[in-house]
Order: sequence, then structure tokens, then C-alpha cells
Amino acid sequence: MTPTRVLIVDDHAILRMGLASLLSSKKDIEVVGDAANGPEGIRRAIELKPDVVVMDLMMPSMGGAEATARLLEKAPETKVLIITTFDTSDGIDRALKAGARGAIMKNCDFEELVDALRTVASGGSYIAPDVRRLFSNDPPAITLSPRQREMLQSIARGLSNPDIAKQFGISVYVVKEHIAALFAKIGAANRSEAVAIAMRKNLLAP
Amino acid sequence: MTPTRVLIVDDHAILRMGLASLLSSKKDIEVVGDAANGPEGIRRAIELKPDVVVMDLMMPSMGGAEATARLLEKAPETKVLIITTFDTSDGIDRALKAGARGAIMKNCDFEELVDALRTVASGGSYIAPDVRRLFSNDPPAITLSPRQREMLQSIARGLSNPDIAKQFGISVYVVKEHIAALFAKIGAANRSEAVAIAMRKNLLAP
DNA sequence: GTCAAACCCCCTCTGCAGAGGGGGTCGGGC
DNA sequence: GCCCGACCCCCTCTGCAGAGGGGGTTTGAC
Repeated sequence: MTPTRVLIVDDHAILRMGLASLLSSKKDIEVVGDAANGPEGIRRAIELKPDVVVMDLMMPSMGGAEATARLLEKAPETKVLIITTFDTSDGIDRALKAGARGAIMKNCDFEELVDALRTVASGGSYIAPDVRRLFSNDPPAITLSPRQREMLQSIARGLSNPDIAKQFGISVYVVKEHIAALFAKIGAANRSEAVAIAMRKNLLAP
Repeated sequence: MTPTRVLIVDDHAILRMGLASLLSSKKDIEVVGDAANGPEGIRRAIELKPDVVVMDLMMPSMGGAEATARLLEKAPETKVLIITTFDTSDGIDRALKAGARGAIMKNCDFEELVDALRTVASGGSYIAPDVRRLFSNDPPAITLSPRQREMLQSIARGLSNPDIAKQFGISVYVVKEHIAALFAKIGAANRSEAVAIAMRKNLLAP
């Protein structure tokens, strides 16, 4: 039986090398490469054609969710296993929706990771119990309209409604409506709370 | 020459094990133990008396900065090397003030980590260039008064000035003054921006 | 064809935000 | 002794925030 060929995508070199070192002790697994960010991960995945890509969610420049989506557009047969920290609850759902086959936490133990890797490699899917808990009892993942996101970003920069109206070339009345819709959607009573909620749920960057 | 005895404290089991696996290839370094959080790290450090403790900053329950401080109270001869991600710029200064001997980024390469470890073990101190950049050109670390912090937390919960006044049993006028001082200190134009800045700089938790 | 969601425009009203003054006590540092 | 920072109190004023109405179009799903 040929070993499972694995590509590791994570911005932390120590984790990449450490993981590769650990996985090299398993005879049925072969780490064929690694990458420090999303774009590089996609390039290397196309070049190396690994069976499984182990992908971190939290990376600068391009997040793991987006990288997963783009990768699977170009190489749909690749299996993606997400590894994430518990504090960035957001993005897991997007990555899974984009086609990731599994998701585990970085603080899981090594054998669980190997299990997950083997399951995913053989065509199955593996969502760690603690990951599942994260977004099963979570509200159905807030998605903002483009305008609402722009309003949110402007609010976080401290702009007033007239400021925002000028910036986007629309009326103050419209600005207020967007913001009211935004408040209702995320459950905020006013702008300050909106910013707090938005930053806690990572709604600002995407 | 006896090898340098190292204790690894990080909440990610994969990184802990990976790092241990990597370091085991170095003859002059011996990983004697690991811990998943601050309190456990302190216990194990006292029990094992390692030469160097490799400490993550971002951990649940007790951060690396506080763990460093408490550890060095009880075992001042221990050398602490901080490893951190670039996005949590805050806390490095506190850890160094508490007595950490070095700080590097998780995305540094492995040889740099080994260098840092050896330098720290031999009594030196090592601050990675990119870490230094993070807080050298940063404003001298904002410290809020207790009242200002309370105001900030209330603002982030969406409370109005009259609400806050009632909550703390003081006058609205005083609330406004605290908040004005807070704005001036962190460079915010209004409450929404204040919340954004506060969350970006981690001013809410402590 | 209907329904909802996202986008746009206009109006009014209450109450607070934020900036500007004024005054004070208490403690620590030099 | 003096200053400074943190804490407390009071006043006024402008302008926006947020909630409430009203109206509209376009797009895509069912």
C-alpha cells in the first residue's frame, strides 16, 4: 500500500516542521511538502497533488477557508483537513461549506489527528466533537450583506452617519437603514456594542 | 556537557509534541516535559526544574505573561523563552517586564528557535528582530486606570452614559470625564472607535 | 406571479454624546 | 511645598444617533 501523501499549510514554521517530524514516524503517511500561506499552499497542492492538505484557518493574507475554496476549484479531488484554534470559532463553517472533509482543533492530541488524517484520506469525513460543538449550538453563522459590512467597518473607524453617507455617496437615511438592519442581524443595541460583537465574531475582515 | 533541559508550555498539543520531536534531534537539548496551560506549566516547572521554559503567550485561563510572572516568583533562576504569534502584539512587553529572557515568533524557522534556546540557556537574552519591531515603534504600552477600564467594558456592552452612571453609583458628568480621558489616552474619536481600538490592543480583558 | 432581500430616497422626534467651561479631595513623587 | 494623576461634582450647547413612519426598484428563488 502506498503511503498517504500530505501537504501542510500553516503560517507557523515551528508547527509545520513539528507536525512533519511527528508524522514521519507513521509508516502509512508521507509529508511531501509544506507552505506558509494560502496562495503558496494552492500552488504547491497543484504541483505536488497530495492526497490530503492539512490547512490552518488563521493565516495572514488569505484565510484557510478561502484557500480551501480556491484550491478545490482547481483540484477538486484533493481532501482538505482543517486544523484550528478554539478561539477563532468563525470560518470553520465556511471552510466546510467550501468542501473541507474534516476539522480538528490544534489542542487535540496527536493520535486523534492521525485518525482524522487516515479517515479523510480514505474518503471519509471527520469533524472533531469539540469542533462540532462550536458551531452546532452556535447561531446559524451571521452573514452580512456587502453594504452592511462596509457600514460596520466605517463604524469601527469611528465615522458618523453623515461621514459614511459622504464616503459612499448615498443619503444619511439609507446609511441609517443599513445600520439598523446590521444591528438587528447581529443583536446589537448601538454602534459600540456592534463593534464589540463584530470583533468577537470576526465579522470585520472578510 | 549536560544537555539543556527544556519544558514546553503551550495549549496546542500538536505544537508541543511537534516541537519536542524536533528538539529531540539536537544532542544538546532535552525536552523533559510539557504542559497545556499556565498553572500546569508552573507546577511542572517547579517539579522538574528545567533550564528553560518555552512559553506560549496566548493560552486560555492564564496567559503566558502572567504565568511567566508567577513562575519567576517561585523559581527565579528559571529562564523563560516566549513564543508568540504576530497578531497578539500585546502581552510580550508584560512578559519581558516580568522577567522573560527571550521572545520569538511562531513563524520563525526552527534553527532560529534553537539559537534562541541556546542563547537563553547560557544566560543571554534573545529578542527576535520581528518581535522587537512589534513593540519598539509601538506607543509605550497603554495602561488604563481601573475606572477607565470599567468604562471601556461598559461601552463595549452597549451601555449609555446614564446606564453606566447608575451601575457605578456616580454622576453622568463623571462618567463623561472618564470616557473623555479614555478617548484621549487611546486616541479614539468616539465610543465605536474606542471599542475597535481596545479590542485590537487587547485592553478589555485585564 | 409572488415573495423576500438588498438596495435606494425622504420625513420627524426624543434623548443622548461629546466638547467646553467651572469647582473640589486625596495620594504619591521629587 | 508643589505638581500630577485619579477620582468626584455641576453646568451649557450643538449635533448626531436611533426609532418611527412613508415611498420606491431590481434580483433571484419558489
